Amino acid sequence: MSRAEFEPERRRSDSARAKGRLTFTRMDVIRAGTRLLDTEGVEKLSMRKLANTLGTGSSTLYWHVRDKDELLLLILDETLREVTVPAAGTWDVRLLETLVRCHEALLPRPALVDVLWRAAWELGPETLRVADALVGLVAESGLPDDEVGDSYMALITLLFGFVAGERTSPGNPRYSEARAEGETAGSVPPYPNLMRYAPGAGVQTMARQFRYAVERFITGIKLRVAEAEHERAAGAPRSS
Amino acid sequence: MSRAEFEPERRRSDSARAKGRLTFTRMDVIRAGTRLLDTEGVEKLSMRKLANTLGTGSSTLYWHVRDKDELLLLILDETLREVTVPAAGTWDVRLLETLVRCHEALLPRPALVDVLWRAAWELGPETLRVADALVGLVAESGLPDDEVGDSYMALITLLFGFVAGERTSPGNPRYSEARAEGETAGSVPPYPNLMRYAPGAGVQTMARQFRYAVERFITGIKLRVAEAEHERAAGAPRSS
DNA sequence: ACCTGAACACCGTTCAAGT
DNA sequence: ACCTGAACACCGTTCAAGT
Repeated sequence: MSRAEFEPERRRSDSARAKGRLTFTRMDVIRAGTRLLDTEGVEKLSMRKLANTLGTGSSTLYWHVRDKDELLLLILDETLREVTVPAAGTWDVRLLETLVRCHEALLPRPALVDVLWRAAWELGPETLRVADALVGLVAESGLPDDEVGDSYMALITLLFGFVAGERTSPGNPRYSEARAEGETAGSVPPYPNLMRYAPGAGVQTMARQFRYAVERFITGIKLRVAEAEHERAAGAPRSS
Repeated sequence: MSRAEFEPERRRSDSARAKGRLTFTRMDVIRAGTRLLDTEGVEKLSMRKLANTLGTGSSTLYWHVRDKDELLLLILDETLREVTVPAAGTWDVRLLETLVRCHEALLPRPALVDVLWRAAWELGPETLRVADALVGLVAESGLPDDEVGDSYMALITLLFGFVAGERTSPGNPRYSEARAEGETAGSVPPYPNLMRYAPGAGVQTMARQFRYAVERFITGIKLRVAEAEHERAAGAPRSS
């Protein structure tokens, strides 16, 4: 995998357009891809169908975009452009708020999570901007330096997971089925805990669950900070 | 999506085998699929290639298995069969240990996470057994009943995420690249926090990061339990 | 510089037909 | 009851050729 190209000006076809030729830009491809991703699902976003909505063959797209992965990465970067990081407030509320904004931005396009996971660190500037801000906010907690990366990883894992899992979560499909099954048949194991603690009557939105998860994790960080401070004061003295 | 069929006896071809015909069982298909998944990657596990290793055409597989999704679900269930839940100890260490065992079991086959996420609650008995145990352990924490499901979701999200992300994590590909980039070019934003808190010199294994994440979350749960108890004692309603 | 058509090498799934 | 071959309806990507 070589690097994706994120500079939008590099590939515009103004020159051709000026000459009167009908053509479209790299941004056109990105935008068309985004729209297709939003209206249909992931599985409907193929290079061929995308080319179709633009009125060309799929081979044309490969002039503007190296491959499908790069296209999705570009869509991801465009998606994260809208995420702003709050400037005021304590680190914990800013961190939570930023993550919630990321969650909101990504939720309509869960397919992007797969790319994100595959992409190691081949990310666009907007993605890196948000990532950098998140790492910074985690660092503000006062966590030992060598734990900042781990906590950041955990938080974005929660973020990605709660985006990717938007279909698994709500109380509808199987929780209730498992309960019914357990009550009726004696041959089937009952799974009492699943039955008992199934999501309550109210509608459980992913947003609520995500917020809850991040809140618990952040209090976990706070406790760890206090712990580490106590350790430093007692055991291994480090001059300040 | 109708239910997957998890009963192994239903589909064995002993009768045919008894008659001297050469044939294979549903379990053969599952095992061959597992082996193919382990030796090659996900992308190499196609129904056609799988059939090939068994010496047939792909259409044969559809007698034993409804579709590829069901096959992967069966492989998942087989994978989780090995996960045992420790019987002794406090809830927190048993919970952590169980999650670590799940992580170890799933790590060689990250592809299964995708199925898990798509499968809502159409899961096999082994998967449900482990899920039920995890929910039970979370409940033992003393968390308010209506928060058990949320905490469980958060924990399995961490589990899934740290399995799925096995490629993204280590310090190799881009962290260091981003640092180099930030140092050289003035035109490129530097991402100072990413550069500063990149995974340290030591090898960061997924296992370590996962353990760290779960530990922080569990202490978050403990703090929430104390909080909720205090609230109840004071007669106050729930906090946000 | 940008677009095109045809081709390559794949997929998952179905289905009539065989034994 | 179990297997087969052929076919359907797709994929992503490449590449020589056009303008």
